[in-house]
Amino acid sequence: MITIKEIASRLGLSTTTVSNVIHGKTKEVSAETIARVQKFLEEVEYVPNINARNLAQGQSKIIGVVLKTLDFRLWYSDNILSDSFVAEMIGGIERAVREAGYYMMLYISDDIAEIIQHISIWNVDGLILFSMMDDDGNRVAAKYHKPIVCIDTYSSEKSDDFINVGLDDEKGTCQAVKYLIENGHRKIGFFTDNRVGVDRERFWGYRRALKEAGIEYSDRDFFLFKPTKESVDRNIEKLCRKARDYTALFCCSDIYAVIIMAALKDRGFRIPEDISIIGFDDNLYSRVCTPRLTTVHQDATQKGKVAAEILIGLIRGVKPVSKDVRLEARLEIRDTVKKIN
Amino acid sequence: MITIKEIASRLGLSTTTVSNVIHGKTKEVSAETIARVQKFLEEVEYVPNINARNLAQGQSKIIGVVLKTLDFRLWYSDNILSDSFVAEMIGGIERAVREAGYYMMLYISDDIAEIIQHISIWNVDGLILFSMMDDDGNRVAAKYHKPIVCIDTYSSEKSDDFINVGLDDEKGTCQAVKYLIENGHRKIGFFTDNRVGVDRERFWGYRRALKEAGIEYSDRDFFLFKPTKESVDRNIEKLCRKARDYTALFCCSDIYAVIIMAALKDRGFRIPEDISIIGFDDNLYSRVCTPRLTTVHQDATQKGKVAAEILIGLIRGVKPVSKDVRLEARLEIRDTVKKIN
DNA sequence: TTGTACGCGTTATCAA
DNA sequence: TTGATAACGCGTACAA
Repeated sequence: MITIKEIASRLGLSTTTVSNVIHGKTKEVSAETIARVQKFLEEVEYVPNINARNLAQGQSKIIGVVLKTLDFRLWYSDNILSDSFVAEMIGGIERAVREAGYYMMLYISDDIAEIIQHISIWNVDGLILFSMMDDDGNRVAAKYHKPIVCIDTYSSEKSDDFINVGLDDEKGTCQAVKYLIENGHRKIGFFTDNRVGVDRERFWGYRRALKEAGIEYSDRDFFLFKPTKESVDRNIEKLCRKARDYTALFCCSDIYAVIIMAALKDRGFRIPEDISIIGFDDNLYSRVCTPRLTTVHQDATQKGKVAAEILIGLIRGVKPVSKDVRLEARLEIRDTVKKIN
Repeated sequence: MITIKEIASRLGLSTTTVSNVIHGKTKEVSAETIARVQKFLEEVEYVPNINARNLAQGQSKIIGVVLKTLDFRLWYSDNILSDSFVAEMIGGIERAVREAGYYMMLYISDDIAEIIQHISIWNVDGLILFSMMDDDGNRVAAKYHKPIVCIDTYSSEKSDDFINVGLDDEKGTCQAVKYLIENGHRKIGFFTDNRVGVDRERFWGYRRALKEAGIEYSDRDFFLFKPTKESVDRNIEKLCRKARDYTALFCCSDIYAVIIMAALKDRGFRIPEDISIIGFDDNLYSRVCTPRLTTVHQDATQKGKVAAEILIGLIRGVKPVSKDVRLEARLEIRDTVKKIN
C-alpha cells in the first residue's frame, strides 16, 4: 500500500499538496500540479489508510448496528438473523449506510456493557439499536454521546437521547382485530411469546379494538407461547387444545402465525373454516402458506433505511422532524379470515 | 476518552509501563505498579483508541464479509438478506467472528472494483466472500493478499488463493432425485433461476441420478425461472402449465419450492397426489408449509461459522486441512413426495 | 524496573 | 502556490 508520503517524495512535492489534491482543496494548487498528482494517484491505485485518517480526524465513518439477543425467542432459533424481519431490516440499513459513504459494523450481544465497550473502542460515528428493552437505550446513551437511533424501542421513560423509528403497531393491530370483529368474531385470542416492546403495543391495539366493540377481555385470551427448545411441541399441543374455544387468533408475527397454522392443520382444524388467523409483518411466509395469510403489512427494509437515513442526517447536523417516527401499518387482506354468523 | 499518555502522567509513570500492564506484559513490572495501574484503568474506564492501535500495528481486527448481489434473484427481492439462507449464514459468521475477538464489517455490492476498494481502505485482516461467480474470487485475490475464504463458490479454475466452504450439493441433489426415482417417478423437472454456482452442481447431481437410473434427459426438463419483477405472475403461469407433464419437481431452494407449491395449489394441483415436490435448504419455510416439504437439509448457520473459523485460523497461521471444505447435505423426508405406480 | 523517543499515515496549521 | 512541522494515540526498541 503506497502512502501519501511516498507519493509526495516520488513527485518531488510535499505531503500537504498531495493531500490537498486528494481532498479537492485545489483553490491554491496549480492546475498542472493537480493533473500530475491525479494521474499518479490513479497509476499507483492509491487507497487512503482509514486508520490514519480517522486518528487524525477523530472520527470513524462507522455506523454501529447493534442487535440485542431476544432471549424469549430462543425457542425458535438462537440465530437472531433467522428472523426475516430482522434480516431484511439489516439489509435496508446496510444499503443506506453504504450509499451515504459510511461503513457498517454489525454487533450482536445481550450484554449492554459489552455493547458499550464495542462502540467505544471503534468510536462509531452513530449507532442504530434494535430490540432494546426497558432502559437499555438510556443506558447506552448515558455512556455514548453521539447520535443514536433506535428501532422498535418503546422506552417507559421517553428520552431525549435518541430518536425512535417504529411503526403504528397499536393502530395496525387495532385495525386488524376490528376487521375480525366486523366479520363476526367475538372469541379472539392474542398470540405472542412476550409482553414487551412492540408486542405490548400490539396488545394495546387488540384491547382497544375489543373494548370499542364492547367485547369482554379475559387473561385467558392471551396465548403466551414461552417454551424452552425442548418443550416446543408440548406447548403447541396445549395452545391448539385451547384454540378450540376461539374463532379467531391474532398472531404478533407471520412466523408464529404460520407455525400455529401448521400445527392446527395437523390436528384437523380447517383454516379459516374452523378458525381464522391474522399475522403481522407481511413477509414471504404469509404469501406462500396455504391459505394465504391475512396480515398487518409493514416494510422491514424501509424501516432500516429510514433509521439509517435519520441517523446519518443527525451526524451531519440535520435536525430531525420528530423524536418518534412511526411508519405506516396497514391490513393486507388475504384468505385466512372467514365471515361467521 | 482518556489516553495512555494522560494515565501515565496522572500516575507519574511512563506510557510504556501503562501500555505493558494493559497488554499483560508484566514480567518486568512490579506487582505494586501493576495493581495501581489496573485499578486506575478501571476507574477511568479506559478504552483503547483502535485507530491508533491499528495504525501502529498495521492490522485492523476486522473481518470483511462481502456479499455480491445476485442479479438473477432480483425478481424475488432486491434485498439479498431477504434470503433466509444468506441471513442465517451471516448470523453464524458474526458469532464466530465476535467470539474470536474480531469485528465484522458487512458490505454488499455487485462491483468487484468497489469491493476491492472497500477492503483495501479498511485493510481488513481477512475476507469472507459469498456468491462470487466465475473469476470474481480470483480477481479479488489478485489485489488482496491476505486470507480469503469463499462460501459456495465453485471457480472454474481452482485457485490456491482462497479456501472454499461449500456443501455436497451434487451428492445431496443426487440422493434426493434418486429418492424420487425409487418412488416411481420418471418425469422429473429441475427448477431454478440460474445455471451457475451451487445450482449448477445441483443440476449435475440431478443429471447423475437420472443417468444412473437410465432415464432420458431433455432440455425441456430444465425449468428456468427468470422473470423480471413485472413478469413473475406470467412466468409462474407458464411453469404451472408445463408442470402438468411431470410427476415430480426438484427445486433448488425451499423458497422456490414453496412459491411454486402455492401457485400449483391455486391451480387445483394436489400435492403430492398430483405432483411431488422436493426443495433444498431445509429452512423454516419447509417446516411450516402444507404439506410439509421434503427437502435437502443443510445448516446455513454452521456454514457461516465454519467459514469464519477457518478464516481466523488462517489469520493466526493455522494451515487448513483442505482447500475445499464440503459440509454434509442429507435428505429430510417429509410429506411432499408420493409413491406412484 | 521504568522511561525516552520514534514510527505508523494522515490532516491541519502556519510560514515561506 | 507550496512546504515544514506538529498532532492524533499507541506500541516498542532501546536506553537508563
